[in-house]
Amino acid sequence: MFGNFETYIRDKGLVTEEEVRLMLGKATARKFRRRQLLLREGDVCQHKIFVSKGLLRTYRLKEDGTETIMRFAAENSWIVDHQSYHNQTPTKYNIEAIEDSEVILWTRENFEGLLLVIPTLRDLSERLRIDNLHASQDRILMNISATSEEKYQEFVNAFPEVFRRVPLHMVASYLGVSRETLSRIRHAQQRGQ
Amino acid sequence: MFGNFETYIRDKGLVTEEEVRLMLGKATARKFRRRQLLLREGDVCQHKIFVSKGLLRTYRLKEDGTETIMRFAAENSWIVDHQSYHNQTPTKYNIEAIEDSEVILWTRENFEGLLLVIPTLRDLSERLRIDNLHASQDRILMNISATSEEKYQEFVNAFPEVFRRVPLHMVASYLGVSRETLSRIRHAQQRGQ
DNA sequence: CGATTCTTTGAAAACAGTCAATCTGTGTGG
DNA sequence: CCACACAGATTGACTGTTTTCAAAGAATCG
Repeated sequence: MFGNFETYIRDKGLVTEEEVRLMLGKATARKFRRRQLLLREGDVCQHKIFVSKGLLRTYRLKEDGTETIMRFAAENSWIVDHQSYHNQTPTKYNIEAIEDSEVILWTRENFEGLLLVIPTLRDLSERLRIDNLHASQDRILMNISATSEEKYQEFVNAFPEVFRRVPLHMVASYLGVSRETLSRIRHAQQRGQ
Repeated sequence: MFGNFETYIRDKGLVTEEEVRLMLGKATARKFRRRQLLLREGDVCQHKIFVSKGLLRTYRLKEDGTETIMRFAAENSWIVDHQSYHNQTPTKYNIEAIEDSEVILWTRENFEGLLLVIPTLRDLSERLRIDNLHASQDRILMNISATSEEKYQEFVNAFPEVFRRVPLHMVASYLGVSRETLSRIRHAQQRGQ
């Protein structure tokens, strides 16, 4: 269960074996089935989550019942509602397994503790946050300045792997376009236009 | 020139007087006139900028000559192209003064140096980045799930001050809507609909 | 296999963008 | 003080894109 995470952390962070053991000592491994929720709207996000296998999504349910997908997270990535996690406020999102998945989680106290004793983990966290910020900026730019075709193409290029594994209507929801429109766009693209 | 910054940093960071002096020792104050550029597309973002007076914007010029505004920054906020600043790569944005403005800037080396010797400054930076990330997430959610009316209303509520000081067509550009459409939306709103 | 989920298609309606013209307010120079 | 230029905002007519609704077809899961 912890194997993927060990590979990941040895690769990304310059952590010692001792530090890896420390991290694993505070970690919990869990499995989730397709459709199962890891976080439910209204709850407080209590854990930092590492996806070691499978695919998750963060989405928001609007009043009218439609879903808006904020994020996909495949293996070797982290997923957390930063807003709820940092401020310990109720989340407005749901986190759900798209595929049967395996994750490793740390409670906030445990993770904060680790950050204090493992400086390179703090550095890694900071780096991830910066990457996340950059990606968010790019996504905003895309959202406000690109056509639907461009958004679609950009998504396929940026996340080919996720694209393969996710139903088209979820891509539509992530891009902020109706599923019918995305279906038509894809149709047009296929016949080279 | 440094007065606003001193008030700001005493308020936000738990820094000592000695540390404030340290920061100011590495800082440069500059004035910019309306329309003047602080950063030009293709340059590398060399400075961390604090706005002590006035109003700036970060925007991108598309191939077809139209502008897309990524961000406004009024007094007591920071502005920097994170992507260019962190990776020292050419920026795709321009930063321009919307009003005559006064800023304080630090070169990257100087600022990084300060982060190392003033732990609370590092904490503040981290906090600002987190806030920025939260705001970006909210903006993405807005972009992909709200109607144009809602986006407009949300902007007015979130940034009433900036809204007052900025021409409407810039708000349109920030929201990703044509200026004509925004003009019509505003018209409809005024007569309570 | 049957049920569910996902995708596609068509037609109509709502929405947003473009283009061109006009209107408004501000500031400058004569 | 006036005329003019300029930036910004608005409006109308038109075009193009996207959504919505409804239905049907394809794929997948248990």
